[in-house]
Amino acid sequence: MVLPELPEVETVVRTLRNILLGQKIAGVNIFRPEVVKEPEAKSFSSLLAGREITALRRRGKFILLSLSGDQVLVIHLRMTGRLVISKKEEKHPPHTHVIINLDDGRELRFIDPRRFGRMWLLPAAELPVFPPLAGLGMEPLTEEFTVTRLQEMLQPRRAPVKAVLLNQSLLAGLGNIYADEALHRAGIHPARPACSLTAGEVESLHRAIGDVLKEGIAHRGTTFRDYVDGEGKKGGFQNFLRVYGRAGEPCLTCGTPVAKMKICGRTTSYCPACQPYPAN
DNA sequence: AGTAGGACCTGGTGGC
DNA sequence: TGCCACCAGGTCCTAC
Repeated sequence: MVLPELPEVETVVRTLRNILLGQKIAGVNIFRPEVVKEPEAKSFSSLLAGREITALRRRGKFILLSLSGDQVLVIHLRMTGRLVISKKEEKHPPHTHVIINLDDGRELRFIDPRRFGRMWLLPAAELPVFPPLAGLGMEPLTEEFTVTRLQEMLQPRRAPVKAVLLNQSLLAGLGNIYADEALHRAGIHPARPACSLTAGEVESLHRAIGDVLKEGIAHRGTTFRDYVDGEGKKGGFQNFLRVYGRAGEPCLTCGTPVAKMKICGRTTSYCPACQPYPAN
């Protein structure tokens, strides 16, 4: 499985872009209507039919498919959602909730065991005020994400720095894995109040966030167990994780056993030696 | 306003 | 072996 954060969603978008650009939607089958948030399932299907896919992009952890006729299909994979291209004649795997039939005989299948994932279809003109997207914060891999902007984000908040990093309305795309990895690389204890970071630490954290995300993308994301992307390939970044999922194992930097704690309800892995909590 | 915690969900895991 | 409680976590919602 995969926990789709920015690098995983980016990988899915890049993979699907080659296949989907220029394709026409022949029809839609919805097996689990609750997956389609809006409009209601029947309108969703009829509005999609006949449209051409003209662009694919990512915003935070959202996938956006631009369609002819100025419509946009927005998809969020949440925890266990997957988008897979298959031939029509291939049997549907379990938990296939929506199928978008393409005019080349293939299908774009939305598969999601836990059924947290969602999709929306809306006019492109409404995108700027569409709440889930309009509320998103900075894109960490664009030039708007500067050390200064990170500093401005952290400085007024007493919440744990990790909680701030996970807040999508401030920074869009980090999830539990990459937040833990970035904090470890920056040598910052995840429970530190965001406002307590020194200028040097903010700079390290800024660099670490960029590095882990770029490396994640370079390795096609992080894969646990049997996840594959739209082309049936696995990600490889799980082999480079330094703390996430490694509680009790030695820190790869110093050998100290990786520790585990809960922060804002999330399991958090960190190295007590590399990421000390400074006494004050 | 900012923060905390529960709800949503199911597959995998570990304990007995 | 079989059963079951528990855990995983992104986002929304409610409560303080």
